[in-house]
Amino acid sequence: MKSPSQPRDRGIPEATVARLPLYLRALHGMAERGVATVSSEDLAVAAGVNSAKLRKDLSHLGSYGTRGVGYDVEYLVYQISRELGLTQDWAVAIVGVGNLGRALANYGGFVSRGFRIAAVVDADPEVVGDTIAGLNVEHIDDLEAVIKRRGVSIVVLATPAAAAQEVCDRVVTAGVTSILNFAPVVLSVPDGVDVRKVDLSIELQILAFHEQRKAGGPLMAVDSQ
Amino acid sequence: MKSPSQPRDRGIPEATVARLPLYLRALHGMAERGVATVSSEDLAVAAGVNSAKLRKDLSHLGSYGTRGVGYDVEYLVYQISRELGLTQDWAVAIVGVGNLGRALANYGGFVSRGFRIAAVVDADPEVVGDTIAGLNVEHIDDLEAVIKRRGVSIVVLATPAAAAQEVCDRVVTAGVTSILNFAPVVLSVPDGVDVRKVDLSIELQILAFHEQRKAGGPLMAVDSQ
DNA sequence: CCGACTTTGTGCACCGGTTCACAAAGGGAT
DNA sequence: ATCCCTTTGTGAACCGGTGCACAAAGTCGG
Repeated sequence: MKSPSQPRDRGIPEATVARLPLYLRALHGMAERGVATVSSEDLAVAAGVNSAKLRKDLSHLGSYGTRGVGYDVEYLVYQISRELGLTQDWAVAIVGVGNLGRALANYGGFVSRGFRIAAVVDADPEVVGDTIAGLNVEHIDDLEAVIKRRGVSIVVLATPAAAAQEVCDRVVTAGVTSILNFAPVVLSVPDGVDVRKVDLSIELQILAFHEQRKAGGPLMAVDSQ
Repeated sequence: MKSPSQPRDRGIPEATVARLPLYLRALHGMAERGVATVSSEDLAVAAGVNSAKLRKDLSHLGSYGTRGVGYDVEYLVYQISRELGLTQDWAVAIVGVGNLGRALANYGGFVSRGFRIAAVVDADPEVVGDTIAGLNVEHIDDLEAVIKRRGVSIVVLATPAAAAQEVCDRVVTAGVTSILNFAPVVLSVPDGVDVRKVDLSIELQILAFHEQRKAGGPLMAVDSQ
């Protein structure tokens, strides 16, 4: 392998960032199966995307491929991991220990690489003190202290909708700038804070829309993964 | 209220469809608070979008606003519901009763409007026969029969990654064309089948990427909801 | 009935992202 | 060393979506 060119473009398109984890997952699978080298075509199929798009995505990280051969799997895993920041350890706090919060805390693949659940917090005195996924459930009153003490930098909101904005405001004030929100509300946050939303109900409604179309007219809307 | 123009454009942009549920949620809140009429500006704020975008979105359903006044809340709720297909009842099956499947089955807001959990299925003899969210857990062997008997048209996959593709193939063969996939795999499906993916691990990785950026350089990536 | 005011609906320019298609680069065989 | 084959990296056209800015349409007070 020759001297790798630096990742030059510091501004990676958002759409590319969203696909890097997909490539990473496919690459991990290949690495485990002992594959040493992969072409953009094969990796694209494994990740469910177009090969030109994959190449353009990877080109944003630098020139890590070899023409006529493809990409070195191990090396690419490392480069993508580094780019995504997975070579460091992220402390995640889950706020809200309902059914969903509990499921998230116990969900293994979630913690897999780079992420560690560092705290679980709830408001209900009934569950505070319980042990979930090996962690003691702490009281919401101590939210700021817990965040500081455990070095939490990413917060997962799994509270009821009514509580989400208030909790959000508090974690932002406590210095958190990355939030994964499962509550069905539009959070308002200051600039510089990233919020990503996962909304089951919205996904279902989008499916229903297309399902209705299929049943109704001869116009067929199609897959989109 | 004057005679409403027909929804003319049968091809609603995907980006618009993805936002309609957001508008609908905001409108429901307003209806409950007794608001009769809302301007595009106010609704846009409530839904967290730009008002011009909101107007353009709504214009795809037809001309339901009144210039100088705004939109009739109740009427708009009805129009959007109808467009999304929420005026009918959708039978949903959840396959996989791990932590996540259980959480989904019990998640109230999920079933709220238009959707009804009609079946819960798993492969583990340990949980088959249990009652979850008032439903008897059925065996995966009976998957096709259950889908047919209960009229299931949307399937939620909450199985381990290794099982997802096989279950997917079976439900597609059984006639299901709308799938919400929580398993961390790229499903391959025939044309005409809609798959939507929810992937916690990917969301976290995207957050980590931006978080790393913030910590690292002076370039700040921002919010995106 | 009129004029001032509000708010919608949309034409248009712009932008990020996708896809095609191909030149450039490298590997391997002879 | 040369030629052929494979595969990358990218220029350029294209496409869907966004946001501005404004004319058209309607309300309401006088």
